[in-house]
Formats: sequence, C-alpha cells, structure tokens
Amino acid sequence: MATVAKRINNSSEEIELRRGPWTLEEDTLLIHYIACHGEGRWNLLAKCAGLKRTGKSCRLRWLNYLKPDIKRGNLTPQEQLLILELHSKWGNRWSRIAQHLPGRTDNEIKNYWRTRVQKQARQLKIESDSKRFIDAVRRFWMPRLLQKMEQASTSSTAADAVTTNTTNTTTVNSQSSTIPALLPNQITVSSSPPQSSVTSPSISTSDSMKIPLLPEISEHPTSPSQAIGNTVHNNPVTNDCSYVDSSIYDMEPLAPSSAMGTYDFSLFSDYQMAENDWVDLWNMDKLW
DNA sequence: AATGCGATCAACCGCTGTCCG
DNA sequence: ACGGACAGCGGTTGATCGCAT
Repeated sequence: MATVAKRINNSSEEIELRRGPWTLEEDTLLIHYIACHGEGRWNLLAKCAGLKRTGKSCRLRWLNYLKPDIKRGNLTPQEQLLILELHSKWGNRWSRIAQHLPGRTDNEIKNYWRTRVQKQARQLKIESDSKRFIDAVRRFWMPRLLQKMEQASTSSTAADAVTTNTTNTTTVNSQSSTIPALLPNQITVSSSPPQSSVTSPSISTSDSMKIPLLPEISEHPTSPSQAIGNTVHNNPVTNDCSYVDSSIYDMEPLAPSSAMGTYDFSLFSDYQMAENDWVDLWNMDKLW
C-alpha cells in the first residue's frame, strides 16, 4: 500500500502528514482517543492523538467508517426508496438525506447515487436530475422497490414487522427508514425516529409514509415509458395490454419536481428505446 | 492464466459557512 | 467590521475488486 506523505508548513514546524488508506494502528489510535476525549476539534484531536493526519482526514475516517453506529452492507429497499424520495425533494443534499437514514453516511449515499442511480439515468439517456428521470423513478423504480420490500417482508421470518390489514393498506415497520412525505398514499410505512437528533422541518418523524398498495405484479408497469405514459399501452414483451392508473402513484405536491399534475407526459414521446430495452435497463435485480 | 474494463467505495480536495478574537 | 481557524459539505479521484474475454 502506498501511503503518500505530504509535508505542510505549519508556522514554525514542518509536519509530515500521511495520506491514503488508514492503517489498523491509526484506526485504533483514533478510536481510542475519541473514546477517551470525544469528537470535535479535529485538528487538535489529530495532533493530540499522535496521528499524522489532517483533522479533516480524521473526521472523515471517524464519521464514515469508525463510528460505532455505522451500518455496513447493502442499502435495504426501504433505504433506497427513502434516498430516491428525499433526493427528489432535496437534490444533492447528501448530509441532509443521511440524517434520515440512521447509520448511513452522506458519503455512502452519495456513492450509491452516483454509481447506481446516475448509471441508471445514463442508460436511460435521461439527466438524473431531470423531471423525466424523477418521474420515471417514482412511477417505475419505487413501485418495484416497494414490491421488493413486500416480498422481503413476507418471506422474512420477522413477519410481524409487516402487517397487512383488510383495508388494503400495508404497514411496514422499518427501523432504518424515516418518513418520505412525497410517497403515495396507501401503504403506511411507519418508522422509528432517526437516531440523529436533527429533525427536518419538512419531514416529520411522527408522520407515516403513505404508499399505494401495489397492483398485482402483472399490472406493474414493465418499463418507465409505460409507467410514465400513464395510458393504455401494449407491451410487446409481455404482449399484453396493461393500464396503469397514475392516480395510485400520486404524490403529495411538496417538491417542485413532484408537481406532476402540471407535467407534460408527452415529453417522453421522444424516447427512442425499445420496450425490451427498458425492461432490461430497469431490471431491479441488477440494481441489488 | 492473463488482461482489460467497469463498478464500487474510501479518501482527498476545494469551497462555503460559522465562530471567535 | 474584519480576518483567521475550523468544521462541514459536495464533487472528484484513485485503488481495489470482480467479472468478462
């Protein structure tokens, strides 16, 4: 491993700073120091802990990797859904979004967005911050995530986390997800408040996440264009004629980007891709 | 088995905001 | 009011890994 040394001239003394990947020894030093003295004053901390790193580097290492409550592993469908929803509302406000995903860091969310979501947008030849993409996400990706969530919850041994009642609503208890206020309104996803004490004025932790009960799988849009089109549509892949009622995916009009009521769906008419391309590109299994 | 390539993610960089003297 | 130090944020880079050829 090549650790690059960087000399900085700190007034009277010249300090050699380490860069690159952290060693186990450095991690141990940092963890031990923070356990004894707490976070904050990162430059001072770096010096006092005997770390030849910048305060910035120490802070980043701690917040993104060493902090005890960091959650490792793949993002759950709930978390992905929340990211999609919050990003559509706030844009690239990664730290703000991260505040609503306990245990996840802004860096992780940012990486997820850039590697998965933006890749998807590139493949669809849509700008990832465009109305078109946001709408495609809402109308196609989100329902599929919800479907995944449902599948996961029904196959899970922790079946008590999900209860489906007779009024066609499903309650999903999620520790990790908070409350996307933009979500549609039939499935209720209740959640515990985020561990962070920071609360958003626009997302109440006591609210419920309203999501429409998904149509039967055969009624799912099989492509973004189909979902977006919101019309009776012949699918050359399944060779069936499916209708997707946009009303079941209606969002509460909070973000400007969610103002689909005024959205011109004819914008999608310039999509030049074949339906089976759409299906392939939006294969959720590939996104997992 | 070797190589190329894309995906992923940890870490760095630069900018901005805030605090304090 | 001003300037410096510091923290935090978002964008970018580069190392590594895994898969395809």
